[in-house]
Amino acid sequence: MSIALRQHIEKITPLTDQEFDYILSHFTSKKLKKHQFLIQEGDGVSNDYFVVKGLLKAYHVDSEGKEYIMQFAMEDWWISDYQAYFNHTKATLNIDCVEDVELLCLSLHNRDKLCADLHKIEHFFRRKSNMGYVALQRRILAMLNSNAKERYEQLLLQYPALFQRVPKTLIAAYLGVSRETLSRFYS
Amino acid sequence: MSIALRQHIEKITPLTDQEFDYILSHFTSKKLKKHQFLIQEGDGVSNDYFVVKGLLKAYHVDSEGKEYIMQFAMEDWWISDYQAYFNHTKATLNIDCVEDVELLCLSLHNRDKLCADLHKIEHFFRRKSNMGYVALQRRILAMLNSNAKERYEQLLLQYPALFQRVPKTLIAAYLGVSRETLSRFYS
DNA sequence: CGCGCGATTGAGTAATTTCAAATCTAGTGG
DNA sequence: CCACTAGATTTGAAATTACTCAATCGCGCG
Repeated sequence: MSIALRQHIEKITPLTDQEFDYILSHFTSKKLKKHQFLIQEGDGVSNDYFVVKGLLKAYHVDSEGKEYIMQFAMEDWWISDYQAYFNHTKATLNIDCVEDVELLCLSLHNRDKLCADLHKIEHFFRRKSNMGYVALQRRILAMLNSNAKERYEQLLLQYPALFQRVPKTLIAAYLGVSRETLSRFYS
Repeated sequence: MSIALRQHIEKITPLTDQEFDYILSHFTSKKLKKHQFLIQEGDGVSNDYFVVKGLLKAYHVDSEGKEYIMQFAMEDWWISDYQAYFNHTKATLNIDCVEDVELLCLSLHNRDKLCADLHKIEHFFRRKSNMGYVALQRRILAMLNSNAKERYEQLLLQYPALFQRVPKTLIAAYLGVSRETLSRFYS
């Protein structure tokens, strides 16, 4: 199962067997069933999570109980409440499982240790973070200058697999429209 | 002027004089007047820019000529078209000067060289990128679950200085509402 | 078969945009 | 110091868009 992690890292930087073993020793693993929570609002967040298998959503619920989805994560994605994780504060997001999941968990302490010990890994995380930053900028731009229908179509193009795995209600909560409005778009 | 950069980096990691001199030698400097372009859509983007003095905006203009502001940058902020910068593609954003500016410019090549040579600097950029990622997530969440009035008030709280320096039209273009709607909010 | 979840549809309401016009303000030159 | 102008802001009214609430439909699964 951890071969997925190795392949993932090696998309950015090659690793020796020893290096990968050393890296992997800093992770723990975790399995959860559909509908179980990984993180709930108010929790401390000690880990970043690499998704080996399954699908999760990170979301905020407002005072009226409406859900707003910050991110989905499926195989080869990372997910956490990064604000809480990096700043040692309480979670403002909930993360739960849309499907059964298998995760590899990396504590902030182990992440920093790995980065200090292995320049390659600090490089890897820097690049990942840069890529993530660019992706979020694209999402912001889409929210600013495209209406929900166009954003729906962009998302469909970019992550067709997602639409096979999550109900449209969640897509709507990700795009920031009501499910009724979304439903009217593709008719 | 470059003392600003040193102080900026040392918020994350301390530097010796030699280290800082070495770092600084990888930057070039640039001055621009109000209304001048730093980057125009379609340009290649060879640099990331650290703002020593002044204020800029990065924005996209759509087919109808409407502006959507991706980010502002004032003293101690970085600005570029990161998608183009990191991926060696053409700019999709325009960046121009809201005030006269002084910049320190870092090419991707020099950034990578610095990161390879000085673990501290790779650490610095990793941390900066993480912080930037979290900030963008917060902005996305605000766009999803707050209306424009609330976002206006959050922005006012977070960056009061910005409101002294940019017209409300630009604030509106950042928040994603028309200037008329924004105007009606604080009355 | 019937339950439950997700998706759809309709109608009324609320929020925002658009277009147009009026007003305000800071900077410029006389 | 004043008049003028360009840019910025405000206001009004109509049109558009999206939301909410309610009801209905469709389908897979026990």
